[in-house]
Amino acid sequence: MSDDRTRPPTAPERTSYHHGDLRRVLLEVGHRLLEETDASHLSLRAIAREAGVSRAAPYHHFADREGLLAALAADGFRDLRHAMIRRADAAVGSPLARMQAIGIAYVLFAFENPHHYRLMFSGEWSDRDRHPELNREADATYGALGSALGGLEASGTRKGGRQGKGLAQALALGAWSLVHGLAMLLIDGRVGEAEMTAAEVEGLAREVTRVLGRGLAG
Amino acid sequence: MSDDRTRPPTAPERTSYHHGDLRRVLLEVGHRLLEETDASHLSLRAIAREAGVSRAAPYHHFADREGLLAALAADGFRDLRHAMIRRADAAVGSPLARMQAIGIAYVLFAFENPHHYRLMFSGEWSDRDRHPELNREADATYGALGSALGGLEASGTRKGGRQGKGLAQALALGAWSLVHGLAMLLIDGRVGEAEMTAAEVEGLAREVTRVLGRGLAG
DNA sequence: ATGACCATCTTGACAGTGCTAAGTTACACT
DNA sequence: AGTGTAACTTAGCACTGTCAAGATGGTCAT
Repeated sequence: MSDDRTRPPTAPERTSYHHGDLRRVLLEVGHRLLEETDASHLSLRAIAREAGVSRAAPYHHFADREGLLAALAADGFRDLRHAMIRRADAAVGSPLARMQAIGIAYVLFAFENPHHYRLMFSGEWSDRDRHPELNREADATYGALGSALGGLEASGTRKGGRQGKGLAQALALGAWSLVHGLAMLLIDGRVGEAEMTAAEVEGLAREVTRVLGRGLAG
Repeated sequence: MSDDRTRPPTAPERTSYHHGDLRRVLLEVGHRLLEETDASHLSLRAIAREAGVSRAAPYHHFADREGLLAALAADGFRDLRHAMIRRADAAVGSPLARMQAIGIAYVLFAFENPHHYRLMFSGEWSDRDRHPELNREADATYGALGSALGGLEASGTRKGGRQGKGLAQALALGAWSLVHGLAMLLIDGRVGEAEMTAAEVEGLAREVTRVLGRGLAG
């Protein structure tokens, strides 16, 4: 089949020549396809097909394939940040509990959106400066993670916290590395049983972040 | 240029019809190309071209493109394991220092072979059972990491280590997650300055793993 | 030594991909 | 009403992974 315009049953009939909202639809389709396959198998043509437009249409909204992937990744960072904030606000108790809640949200997000998460951290952008929105969203998300730990540091949770800024930075970086690494290992299937429930993942994340809590509070 | 057989200057002249050692050469070429580009831009045809054989030749040694990538990843796990063991054996002092040395080797390997490292953890294998060698090498590498921490646990380093097996597992997983996450963030450029030397990376890894040491020894 | 076998390598071909060039449509503004 | 332009279209190029079918030449039984 060499005709790209064979409309799949999922694509709605289009009434006008101009689509009107194609950019958003392309991202939605991409997001949906990422639930089933990984980013490397995500083709512009398949997305266009699914959206019911021609194969060249996406180029009027994204510079190239990488541009669309970067936009998807940026959306992912936004969603991740919101999930983190939501869980952090719901957490009661010490700043450390809040920090742990953020870590759990992080790991859960990766568990529930593995392909999307991997795309966000694929790091395979030809040039970072080409995707300012992605950088903005990523930085904002890291900022949320960091400021949570900063608050932890500012509070009196750490005993004898007079080691200076270097250690504080190392702790923040360690915390981030921990949850990121756990998330990666988890979605690679290197950890836990083959089929895990979200509750099991949450328990695992809780256990592992407790180790970090020992390091911080010790 | 639609001719796949245009031999690049790097490919040696072949005297006999049969290559004799093509599988190894294909892997070497793949390894070399991975130093410059990421795995998503690694094509079977380019590798074949570089090796001086036709485009279909690789299919006599690998089931498909994924098979070759899996073999490259397996080699990577072997190299990583050896690097870990080398540094661990060179480390003197407490088991904790040995553990830290392994973590540093892990991070340094990722820093020096970012594309290869990402391929190893890309997790984008259509079916895990299709690549038994990759699984073997990966498991052996994780085993080396885990047993190092196991030795740490067995020694008297931890004070009051009577919390049971669950905690020990959480600690091992935490240690692994920490170095893996740090490695990933590092090669994504999310950490440190744009251009870092190996010595700077080693210092960073040393600092961050010290946080873990606190958690373990605390 | 001869012949058969077969792993290895070859060319040819097909469908899929990203992307560009050059047309077409229709909205929006003067 | 007329014109400009953003959003869409088809046509086509170079590249990719993969298979089928033929060419080669080493190996091993006779």
